[in-house]
Amino acid sequence: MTNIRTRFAPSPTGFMHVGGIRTALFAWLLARQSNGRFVLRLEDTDKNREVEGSGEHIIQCLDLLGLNRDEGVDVGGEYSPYLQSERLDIYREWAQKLINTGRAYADPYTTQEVQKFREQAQAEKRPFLYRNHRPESAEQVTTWDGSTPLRFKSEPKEYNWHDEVMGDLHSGPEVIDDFILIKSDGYPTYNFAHIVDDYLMKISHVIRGQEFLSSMPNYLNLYEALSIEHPAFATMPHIMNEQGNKKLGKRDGAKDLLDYAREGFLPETLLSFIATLGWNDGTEQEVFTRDELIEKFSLDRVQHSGARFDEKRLLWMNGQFIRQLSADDLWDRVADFWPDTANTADHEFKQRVLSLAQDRLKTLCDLPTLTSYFFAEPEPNWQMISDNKQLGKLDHARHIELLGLAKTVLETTDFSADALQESLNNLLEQTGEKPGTLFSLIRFAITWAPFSPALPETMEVLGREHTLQRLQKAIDS
RNA sequence: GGUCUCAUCGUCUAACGGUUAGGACACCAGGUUUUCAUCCUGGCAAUCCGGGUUCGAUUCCCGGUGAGAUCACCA
Repeated sequence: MTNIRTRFAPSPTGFMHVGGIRTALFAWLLARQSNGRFVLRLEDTDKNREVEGSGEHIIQCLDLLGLNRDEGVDVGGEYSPYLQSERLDIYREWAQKLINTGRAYADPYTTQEVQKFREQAQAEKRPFLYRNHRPESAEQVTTWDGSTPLRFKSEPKEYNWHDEVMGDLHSGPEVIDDFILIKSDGYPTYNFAHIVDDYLMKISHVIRGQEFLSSMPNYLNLYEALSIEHPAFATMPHIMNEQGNKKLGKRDGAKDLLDYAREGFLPETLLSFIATLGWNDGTEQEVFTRDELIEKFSLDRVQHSGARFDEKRLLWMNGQFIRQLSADDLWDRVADFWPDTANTADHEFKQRVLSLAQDRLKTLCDLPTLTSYFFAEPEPNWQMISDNKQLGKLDHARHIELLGLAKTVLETTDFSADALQESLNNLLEQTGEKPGTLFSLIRFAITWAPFSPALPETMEVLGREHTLQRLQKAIDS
């Protein structure tokens, strides 16, 4: 296929979550892998639900993942404007075409009257179809003064169509209805505006969520009425909530994508995770870089069924990416995640601490709890030692004795990891204690943390002065 | 209720009629002379049910069941 043009067309009605961004990602991948164009259009036709700042928020989310636009509200382009509220004249013009051909008419009912029809249908357990109440005035070409909604005059029929993800689809005429094209406030509905815009903007592939599947026959009917070709369609399965019983939505714990970044997830993690939620390349590869995704993505390998969002897997994947980072890269990424107590710490010292923490980070947010004792004096807590299985068997006097011996040995040891290891091994023989006992004791005495990196490395980074001070403090306490 | 879509380990998924149904997350056990983590090894665990078609069905067809979506002057 030539001239691939995809678009992401969100409405600025709140924050972005993984469901929305996945649609954007797949559209972007399709454009990038075929040297096509990726367009950002903002569908701000519902002025009641519009949330201030969400347009900027959407752009921030796209930027976070590196989904750059070739055209769109923020970068302009050949088919400007890309903000629907600035295209009202265009929708009017296209609506007039439908009026002229007798395929649109003014809705004479009040909201209350339509609501009554709807309730009646509901009570009879029948689907609501406006066209069952289509007014007589709709039978001829009419005029419309814009004060009432403008409705599409549908011609219900059967449709067979192809979906790039779902395959061949079919529907009967019973779902096609006279939907609203332009609301009484003058703004078009999504159902109308997106069809006009996709056509004018020469969009080749429309990628969207499964919730639009049931509207497809209406759209096909409208394409026919407008005598325009439709683009290729690709329907994405839903992302389900954690319980797996509902489409992921803002009300069911769907999180702002930017929150994941704030919580210390790397953009490349989010990219790989979101892409593999409902897509895989058919091999056993589990983690993908951005370039690999561009190379390998294909719509025909997108899953048909909904997938749950599994945060455990996200954590695992983040760890994978963190461990692959170079020391310098990691250093840049954690800039905002250090504990406050590290503010005044030496640059090189922090780098050494960071290299010890790298294997242990699941998210960047773990940094403070993992490293706090390097930057602030920990308070001795002998409870930790008495609770320890091995150490609890020894009495306090022995604890103090062992720490004293350790301090004596370490005073004459060179503070490199290797030398420290050797001294500690010697101490092991000298005292006759097991490593699990002696090393744990010393580890507690200098970190007072439930876990830490290996003892020699920890002491090396902490340095002679601090290590010995902490041993003395432990003995005195 | 109508319509549409979907259905493999707890979770994400592989297997374009023939495999001991594979991998990953999670979990459990062991190893890397302390802990936590990393890393390595091993273990547990699945084709929704019933019919067909076929020499042979996870795979194709039909019917159930279950789940989701939709039936707005929202997108």
